[in-house]
Amino acid sequence: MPELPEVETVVRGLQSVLPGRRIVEFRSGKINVIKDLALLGDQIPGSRLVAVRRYGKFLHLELEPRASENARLFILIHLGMTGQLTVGAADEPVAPHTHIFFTLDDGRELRFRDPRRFGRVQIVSESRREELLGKLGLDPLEASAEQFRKQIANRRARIKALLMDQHVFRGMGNIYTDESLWRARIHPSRLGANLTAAEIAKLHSAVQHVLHEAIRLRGSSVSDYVDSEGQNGEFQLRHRVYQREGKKCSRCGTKIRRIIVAGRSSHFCPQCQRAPRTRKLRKKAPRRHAERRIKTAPVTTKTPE
DNA sequence: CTTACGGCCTGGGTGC
DNA sequence: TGCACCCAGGCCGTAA
Repeated sequence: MPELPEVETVVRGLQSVLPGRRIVEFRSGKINVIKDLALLGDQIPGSRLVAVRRYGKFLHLELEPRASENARLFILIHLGMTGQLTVGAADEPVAPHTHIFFTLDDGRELRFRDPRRFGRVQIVSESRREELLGKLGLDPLEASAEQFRKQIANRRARIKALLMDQHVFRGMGNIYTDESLWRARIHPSRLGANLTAAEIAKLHSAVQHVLHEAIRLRGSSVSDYVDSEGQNGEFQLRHRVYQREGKKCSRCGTKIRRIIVAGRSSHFCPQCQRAPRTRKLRKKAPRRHAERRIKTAPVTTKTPE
């Protein structure tokens, strides 16, 4: 599924093609997946695309402001789990579940396809864009070690949940969270507040290493992910834990396990990533101490002589 | 602040 | 070969 490295790969592909192109036609398939289409949709044809950017898992296409108005418009796209955004010749056969077509002035077509329809395409004003993206957390690739640490220390949530929470870090999903935790040797159930400074530092570099490596290999093609040219990524071949339940850990040979943490399926090595201690340890009857104190006090009779 | 859960979707896997 | 069924998974809203 598309996470930060996949979206980054798509964005880079589109950056070499879209800027400067004009959208001459814009139409949707049988199912309209665009929110608020009536509001802004008629402003799309004739507009020129000026920039393609990534923000967390969101892609946005910036449109050149019209001469008549100064409002800047953006096409905001989230690929969900199975979304694809590709550019090809306009006369190419249309794959099933293709929902949106942007015909470009060079004869090509930008298409949005999404079998499961968890993805979203929105045409938004600049203020609406701020509203939607402003809530998102740090970009894990841009965060310094200290910024990263601050997002985790003192948090009572599980590290798995923190890494995947888009309001904490933008862009991490299930694959890269599991892969990063494995690399840093941290169990997904550990609480943020219980990680040592050294562990958080290690996690910071693990996250960045894994994301950079995944971008270098053009993402993980699991589910339906393809890049802007319809090509598969390669990083799924390097997964150490994700979807490798029962296979051997490449570091120690122990069988990879899968459990549910914070409602998400989580893959880890039980040997390399030690489970946190349960708080069973301090469940002993608390009265003991009091009793002991009472008993011990009078017993201390010193035998004189 | 944190977790749990339902809903949105469809294809792929399982079992018969 | 087919069919019923289950479920993952990002994200949001709501409830606990």
